[in-house]
Amino acid sequence: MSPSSSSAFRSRLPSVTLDDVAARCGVSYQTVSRVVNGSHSVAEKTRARVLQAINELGYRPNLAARRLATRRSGLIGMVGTDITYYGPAQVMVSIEETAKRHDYNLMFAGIERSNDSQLAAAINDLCEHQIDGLVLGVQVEGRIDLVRRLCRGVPFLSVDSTSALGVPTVVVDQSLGVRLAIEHLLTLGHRRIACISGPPGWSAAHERRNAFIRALKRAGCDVGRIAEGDWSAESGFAATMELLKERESFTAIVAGNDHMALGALRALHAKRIRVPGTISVVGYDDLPESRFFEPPLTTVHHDFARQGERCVTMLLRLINNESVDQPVELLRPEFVVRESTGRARQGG
Amino acid sequence: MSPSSSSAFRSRLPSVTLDDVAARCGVSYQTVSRVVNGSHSVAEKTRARVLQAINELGYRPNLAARRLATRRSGLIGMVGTDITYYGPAQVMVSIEETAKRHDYNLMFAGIERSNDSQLAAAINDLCEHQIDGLVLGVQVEGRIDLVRRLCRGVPFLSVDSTSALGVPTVVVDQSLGVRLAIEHLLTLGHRRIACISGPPGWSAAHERRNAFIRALKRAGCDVGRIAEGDWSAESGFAATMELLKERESFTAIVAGNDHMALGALRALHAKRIRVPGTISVVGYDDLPESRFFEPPLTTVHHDFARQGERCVTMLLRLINNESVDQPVELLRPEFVVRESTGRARQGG
DNA sequence: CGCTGAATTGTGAACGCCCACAACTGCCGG
DNA sequence: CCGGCAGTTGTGGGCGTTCACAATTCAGCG
Repeated sequence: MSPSSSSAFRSRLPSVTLDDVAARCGVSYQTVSRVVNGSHSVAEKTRARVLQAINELGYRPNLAARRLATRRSGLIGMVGTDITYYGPAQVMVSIEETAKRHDYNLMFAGIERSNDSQLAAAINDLCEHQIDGLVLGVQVEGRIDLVRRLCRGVPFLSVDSTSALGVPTVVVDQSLGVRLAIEHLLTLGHRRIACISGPPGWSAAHERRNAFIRALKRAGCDVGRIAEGDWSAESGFAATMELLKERESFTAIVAGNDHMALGALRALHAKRIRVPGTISVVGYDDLPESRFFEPPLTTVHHDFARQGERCVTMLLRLINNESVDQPVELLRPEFVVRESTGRARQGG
Repeated sequence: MSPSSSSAFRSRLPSVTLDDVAARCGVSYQTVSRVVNGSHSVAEKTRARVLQAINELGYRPNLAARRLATRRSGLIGMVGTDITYYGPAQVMVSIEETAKRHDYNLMFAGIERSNDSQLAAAINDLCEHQIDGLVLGVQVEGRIDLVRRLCRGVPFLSVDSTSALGVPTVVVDQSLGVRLAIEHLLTLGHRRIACISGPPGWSAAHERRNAFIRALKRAGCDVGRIAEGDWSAESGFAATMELLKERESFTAIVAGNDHMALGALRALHAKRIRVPGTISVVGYDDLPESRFFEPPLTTVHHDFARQGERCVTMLLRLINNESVDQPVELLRPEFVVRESTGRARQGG
């Protein structure tokens, strides 16, 4: 923001405005504006003439000006963490695509840790850009009031967050996914099942873990120790090594995501433990790569793209003050059986 | 854009403006503006008073208005394809982070195929938002003129594109990466090396493939058939199956990225071919997961985050009309030896 | 004590657009 | 031939900011 740089800016060539177009074809700027905005109370002939002038001059509306005048930005904001992971990235892309299809643009703000100050900074930042709506891709439990205060009437919803907070959400039915996994393992005769959960502070991790415990209890199995990872393959590797050190044995591992499952596979291989011969492994998410792991991973398939799409649809309804029939939308995951799970060893 | 929706908008609560703040503490809006923009020609006492009013009222500058007045947006645009891949995603995140550190925001526009019309639409879209600079994360060869025309003086640069076009670029030294890989294999005694290249239309793919051919020729080896994938593990699997069908044998595979290498590993495993015992495999990119593949993958490490960072740095110089000493910045990749490569079978 | 100049503050205009409303076209029927 | 009406087009004002410049304040000094 030094004076020198700002003077450099001013030297940028002036853009073509409504007035320029208007002058060119002898109408008022308002008529041009009408053409640009597709108002149909403009004569065919005039419209054609204006359109031509627009083309010749290469007129492009200045959205900043429009935004100022209409108090709408055509912008959807999103704040998220760890967008480099496949899931979040996929959701973001899908949001961007869907938004674009509805003539909205996406503005993404990444934060490293989901603490109050970073979250506040990101939301403020986005709001200064006059976003029309906000997608929260971060942990918001306990911060809803903060968010609501910062948003000042800008509608928002959350992906990947627990419900019951009065915040509209589009979320996978984590519980169902985990249940499918556990049922599959039970059917195969597994009774002692270990878990590698995702990091605290992610509600997806939290819910999957809780669902795991519930499902096991319902089946009358003991819940053994639950190891914790951070979603990375590396942490899955470490967690598995930890689990293997414990006295009590198990015949299956349910990992919080596919990356950690990959780490688990690697750890088991390093220990010369056969998968699924000795231990079965189940992942969560179904990365495109998971089919090619060694062995191909049995996992819970989650349609991230659809999640992003539903998000935008719901957000647009909120933006337009339309009724939202289902403030919490649950997406049903599917279970994909591949080769990393098999029958439990007898009496293992 | 129906009338009903726009009326819904107008009902949104009016925001706090400079005037509101000014009224609150009995100064003119200009003084408040000065405080907000950190001008230092304002008395300490006044500044304090204004600052307090800003806090009390929760004033947030309206960037649309500022943008209109200054003709700067504080926005960097990026157009990219396939941002769900680890590399591109990583680059984008890094760009966003770096931009934020310099008080810029990122606006991303994804396109499905890098054809003229989609590219034009994306650039127009971004430009309507008055971006100050543009990062091209798509294939631009043969489209530079189009881009230049659309940008109208907005500076741009490209990631992942070949040089020699007069377009500033931040790119990995693909050639070096491939050379490192080939030299490694040559040292291990490999002479017949196959390649799975990335899809046409990606200059990274193109360059890696050319570098592969060059390196092999220089070493006096024959260049066998080169299979083609689309970056996905699945395509790597298919390509490897293809290669294995051919008569002429080989003792090593160089894949265009780690995902395809994963597919190759899987294909070899399915065919009961030992890695690296019978065939060695080298990847490219070094995903965080690659260490956990079976076997852990030898690959070329690429620092995507750094690439994004350099991009922004260079773009900011362009935006500020500062001199750019090196319009093409080459990043040096590193070679990482793990367990998917070993000595070539004698006389294999 | 009045003058000077620096420090501080205020004013008018502009940025490009949209809204509400006013004004102008024709064309019809009476 | 004129009032009226629908279809079109033009005008004034304002969105929230910044810029250039004008106006004010306040020391310090001869």
